[in-house]
Amino acid sequence: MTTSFVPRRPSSPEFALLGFLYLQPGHGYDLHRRLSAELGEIWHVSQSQTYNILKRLQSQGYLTARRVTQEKLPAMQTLELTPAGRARFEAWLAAPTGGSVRAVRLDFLTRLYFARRLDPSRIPAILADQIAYLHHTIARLETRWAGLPAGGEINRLSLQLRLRQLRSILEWLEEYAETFARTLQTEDPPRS
Amino acid sequence: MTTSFVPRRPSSPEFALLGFLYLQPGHGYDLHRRLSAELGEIWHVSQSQTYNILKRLQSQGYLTARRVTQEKLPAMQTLELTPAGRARFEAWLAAPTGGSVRAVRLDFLTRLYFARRLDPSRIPAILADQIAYLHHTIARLETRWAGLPAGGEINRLSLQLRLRQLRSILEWLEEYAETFARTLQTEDPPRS
DNA sequence: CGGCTATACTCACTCGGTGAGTATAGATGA
DNA sequence: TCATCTATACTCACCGAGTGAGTATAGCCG
Repeated sequence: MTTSFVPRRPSSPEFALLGFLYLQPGHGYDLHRRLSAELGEIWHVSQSQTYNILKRLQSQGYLTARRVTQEKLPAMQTLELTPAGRARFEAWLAAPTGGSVRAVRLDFLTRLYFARRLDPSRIPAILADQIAYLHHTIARLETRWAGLPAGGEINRLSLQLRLRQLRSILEWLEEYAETFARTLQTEDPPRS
Repeated sequence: MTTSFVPRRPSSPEFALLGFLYLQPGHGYDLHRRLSAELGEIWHVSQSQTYNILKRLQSQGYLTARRVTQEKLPAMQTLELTPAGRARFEAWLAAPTGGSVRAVRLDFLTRLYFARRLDPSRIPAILADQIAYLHHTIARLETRWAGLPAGGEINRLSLQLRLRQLRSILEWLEEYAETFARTLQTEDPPRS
């Protein structure tokens, strides 16, 4: 199960970009295209924002740039992960995602995407981790719910709504894990 | 029903702050306390961020500050809405919130809070608007789902998950609207 | 030959958000 | 009695998120 409850990290498309570079070096324009095509329903990132993130990752030492002049097309910077960058991505892929609705829809699905491409055998563990993490979050919120001061109806409503959303996402995950396990026996990855 | 589908605004605690000032003028420290106590489960805003927002609202002409020196306590800036500020808040309160999960949990609940305090008779209309908006969003996403290119499993999963979340929130809203309507007949606002 | 799209990237800006710092008064407690 | 903790009230410097417009060139299409 490997359920180590790690501190929550901020969710951002930066790991998706690291992941695409992990799969294959490329330049900014290209990465933006890959990100939009493959994970466009998850991350809505503008071109300039992609460049912003890449520049930051570079200044933090996770990737190196090499200027390449082309004959007919504008010059470009091909980007490549440094060892620190590879390590960062691998650590992210191995760690369970946070327990929020947002984290599941964004980070978790992104992890699923890269796990599929890199090492599908890890998927059951990733699913199990995520399910465990969600149970944990739900339990925490239930405790908080019980401790809410009387009055403050809106705070109660908010927590109630969040719990409901989390339970619904948990159901979905459990269904998905089941179909996935079933299709493993019959040899194919699951459909949609 | 008054269903005019207005462009989505960014969701931010700024309207909650405008709202508290609408109810009663106050200074930054006080507003931060009110916000945390009343809507703390919705907006997690640090003290300095509260001041940031207030400063911006001031520079945009939505509120005015007046320095007040106190005998024993530090000087403070009492803040008051300008007519533009009052108008901005009223427009926000009247407009339907966006159709995303996040928008409902944050903006919509905030609107509900202020509607309760200012004019509970508007609540049924607000609920109806929100429900209509959600139906609209769900229909839009279903169309998009149908048009997704083959392959790109993760994009399909993401949309599927989002739809599921929206349907769950819609159910909740409909339940809430119903209990609310029923308790209106028996004279009390609904509980939790 | 005039405009459109694709390639590849830059710049300037606003907004969101944090953490630490400043200054003072009164309460708490060993 | 002296230290330290909590409450009041705010400021500052910084980083990251995100946008919109701009730059420059090549090739295609009618």
